[in-house]
Amino acid sequence: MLKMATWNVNSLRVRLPQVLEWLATERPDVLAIQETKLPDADFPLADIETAGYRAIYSGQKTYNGVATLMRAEPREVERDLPGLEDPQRRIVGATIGDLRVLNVYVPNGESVGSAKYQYKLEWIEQLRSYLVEQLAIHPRLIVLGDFNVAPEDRDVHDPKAWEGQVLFSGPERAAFRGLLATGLSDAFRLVNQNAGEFSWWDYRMNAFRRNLGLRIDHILVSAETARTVRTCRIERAWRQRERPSDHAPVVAEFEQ
DNA sequence: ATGGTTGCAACGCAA
Repeated sequence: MLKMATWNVNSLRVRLPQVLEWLATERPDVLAIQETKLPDADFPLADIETAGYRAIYSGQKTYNGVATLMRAEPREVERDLPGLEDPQRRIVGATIGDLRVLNVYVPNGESVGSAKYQYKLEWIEQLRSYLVEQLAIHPRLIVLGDFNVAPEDRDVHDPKAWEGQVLFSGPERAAFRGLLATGLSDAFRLVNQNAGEFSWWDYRMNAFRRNLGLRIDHILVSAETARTVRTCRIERAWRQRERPSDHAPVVAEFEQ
């Protein structure tokens, strides 16, 4: 079984001990991390390598930043979204074995109608055209990360209250469906049809304790890869820990 | 009810 995961860690500096413990416990083949919030010069490569992993990363000071940790040697590494001049570090891609793996941190969007919301929609559209190109080259494609979009009512604790709000607005959900329309499937929904399974809970208002969450972290797989998905789960327990990220890891297992 | 919490970095900004 090949095991791949995504986790928005909200500062790799703060969460490094949890990431190392998580790697030791789960032993995944690939872990995609978002919101590292540190420049490449400060990336804790030695700790990652001691844990038995290689790493590729694209970071910046204070905000954003992505890293992919893996056992195998990465090839054809890319750190930019083609066609978008963007100082924000939000994507890192690599070929790992016979899989093409894209790790993404989609913009949050702040609020509907804001400049950041517009940037979010443009970023997703740019990602969509890139996926069309990538799928033509790599039939075994996996796109995983923090998409900052809850696709459906069952991915939101209170869809009526969230209707029209950022992370769940119509245009964001339509943009997300556009990503799927390139030929990708949501790995979680291939194996789990439950409502009320979330990957992110706000730090405020005791949202986790009350399970006021959204499912916004996803593992999208091409048709050829979808056939091999065996499990996909959200590891809520890591959101319950002392000093947690506001996101839980999402893990998928594939038959080799 | 426009709140509240966390991380970064220095105080407001982003999420």
